[in-house]
Amino acid sequence: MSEKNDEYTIRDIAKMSGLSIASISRYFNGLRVRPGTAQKIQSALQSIDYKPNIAAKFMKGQRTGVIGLIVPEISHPFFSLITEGVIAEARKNDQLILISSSYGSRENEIIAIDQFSRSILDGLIYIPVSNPQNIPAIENFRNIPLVIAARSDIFPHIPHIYSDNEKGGYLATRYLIHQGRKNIAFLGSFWEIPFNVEDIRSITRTAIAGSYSTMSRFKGYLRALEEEDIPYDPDRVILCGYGYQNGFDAARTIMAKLSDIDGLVVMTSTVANGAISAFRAQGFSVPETISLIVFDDDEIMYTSLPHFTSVQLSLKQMGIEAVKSLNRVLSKQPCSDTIIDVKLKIGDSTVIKK
Amino acid sequence: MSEKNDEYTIRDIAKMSGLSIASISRYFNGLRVRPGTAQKIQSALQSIDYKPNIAAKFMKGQRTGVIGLIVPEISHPFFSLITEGVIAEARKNDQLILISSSYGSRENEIIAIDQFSRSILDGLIYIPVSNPQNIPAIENFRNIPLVIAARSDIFPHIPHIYSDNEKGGYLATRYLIHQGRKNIAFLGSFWEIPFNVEDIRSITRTAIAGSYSTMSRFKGYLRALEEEDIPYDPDRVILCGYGYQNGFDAARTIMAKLSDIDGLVVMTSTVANGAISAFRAQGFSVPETISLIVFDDDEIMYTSLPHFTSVQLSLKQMGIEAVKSLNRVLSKQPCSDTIIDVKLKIGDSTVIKK
DNA sequence: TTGTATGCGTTATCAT
DNA sequence: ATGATAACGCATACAA
Repeated sequence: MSEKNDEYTIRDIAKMSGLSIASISRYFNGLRVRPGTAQKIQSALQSIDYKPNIAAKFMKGQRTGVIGLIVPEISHPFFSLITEGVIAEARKNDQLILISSSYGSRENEIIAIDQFSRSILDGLIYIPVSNPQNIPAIENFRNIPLVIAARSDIFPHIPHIYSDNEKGGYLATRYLIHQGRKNIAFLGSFWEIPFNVEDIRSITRTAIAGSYSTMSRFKGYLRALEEEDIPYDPDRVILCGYGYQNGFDAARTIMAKLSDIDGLVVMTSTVANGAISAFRAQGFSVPETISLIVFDDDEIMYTSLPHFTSVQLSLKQMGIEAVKSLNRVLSKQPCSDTIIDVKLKIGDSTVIKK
Repeated sequence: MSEKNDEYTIRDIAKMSGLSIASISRYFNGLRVRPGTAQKIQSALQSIDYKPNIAAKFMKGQRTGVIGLIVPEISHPFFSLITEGVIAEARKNDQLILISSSYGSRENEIIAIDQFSRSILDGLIYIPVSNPQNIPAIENFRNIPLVIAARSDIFPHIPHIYSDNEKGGYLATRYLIHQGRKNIAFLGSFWEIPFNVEDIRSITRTAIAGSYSTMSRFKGYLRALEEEDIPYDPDRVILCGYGYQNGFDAARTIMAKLSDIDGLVVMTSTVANGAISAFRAQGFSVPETISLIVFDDDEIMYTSLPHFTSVQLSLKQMGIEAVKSLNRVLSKQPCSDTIIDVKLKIGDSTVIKK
């Protein structure tokens, strides 16, 4: 690969088999060759270890089998699970993943896109994290075939792959209500809080609402409340980040304002763990006093309670679907959005209220 | 990139500036050009967005700035944190990461190496996970410049980057002893348990011991016991996997055998969480009855207790050092092993015994 | 069906 | 110091 060149080329095979390089090339590209020719090539192949040179292929405008992936932060389980799916599906198609972390910064995203566009990608899977107005313009992506994962409504005419968050918010809230909970708080998370909010409902009416999973889940929350004739109380909604400490602080904020909370919808386990800590410190028990339900994926190994009651997200599946969509785009097939279904999974963090 | 070709080449720049492609190439490669020539090129560069074609470079045997990374499982925080460091350091040098997950299987590792060797890598960072005898032979890596991360003693004459696990095991155990704990259990973890063990000490004398972090930590555990004149009891050592359930089961096994355990050294938080669950279910409290210390990295967001007392691993730093070592290899500089220091971090899972 | 020849975007070797 | 030109490994239009 670098030191000594022991790589064989089609030229070597041509020599060995007494054929022309064109025939070898055709053979590998699945074009018709005479059976005898194929024989000769195959027997030449036996004695050597031929690997086509991906760079040379690329120079001929061929596909390379390399897919770019831009994630906000690979060390966060949410994104690393998606990545796991991406890598697994890519391998199935003998494709490789070129990865970059953006840390949610537009600047880094543009650097990554730039680095990638100098490279040999067939296409790009992009997970934006920032506030929509900070997302690089579609032009930044030049002509790279593109799909968006984990967000909706980012670019028109580009396939998006995302979870059915509205349904998740609805299922979670309805479940808590059916368990006898009436004062259900909603703890929304943003990677980067994009605006100051008095009443989160005002955001649901804006254009960018669809692109935040928290907002979609909140819509589901509202729908469930309405359906069960429970009045909406803006004080029960807190917005914070995605970390343990965020959950801890948010829970304290809630307790300071309201003492009647008996249910809580949380965006992820990290935040839930923080909230539970704060609740317990104040003598509120989970699940007895406060039933709690999170959005998460069981494949994430790090949970404190053995089993949170949760809206299961199928993150790995999301990665798989992203690759499938991209490959559809690459082969010029029509490709619309893919919505990954969510499932309610009953665990130990909810219990019927006495 | 794929659709329409709006990519500029040095040939375009040559035309625009009235120079030859050779001069443009020289300019970009930092070779001497007349100031006037540089001027012309620079002004031509202003009106267009030139990106060198990485594939063409590769065909001329140049470096591509692409580094391969083989991890066992990207969705495990241990590896995704290392990956984070790798990506961050690579970006600093304008390098890109081609990633593959092996799921700890030798077969997949070989597929990945194979895929990579068809590709345009400058070099490879390899995190093996399996039992040493299942690790692909050094020949499988062909002539790719290589470094090993997160393991030691895998291949001779290849740089390894790993944590000072022996020191970690020593610090952890000594700390527990100084807290007044005398019956300290050691809960060793393997990604894949490689052998049946009666007494783990027999392994410490084998050649492969050094390549397992659990074994190095165990050596540190032994050293601390000896130093403090506490007799070693093989019954206090349990081997298991790296999952929550593993910790849960292991804790039950310990409790069934011994009731006097007052300290526990655990390989990672996941396992610790499982163990704590099991202990609590049986009425043993952590940290009062059993003080517990884990190996982990605080950047891992998912922990149940706010702060485990822990041996801090600096996983991201390990990724950074891996890239640095590889780049040293790439530029033909001598490069030996890098041992990442560990630090004891006092948290809430240990307390002085009354 | 197969072979010959050309070009992809670079770098490197030679002249100039 | 610079320009013309030959590679690098492959796919393909064209000729045979």
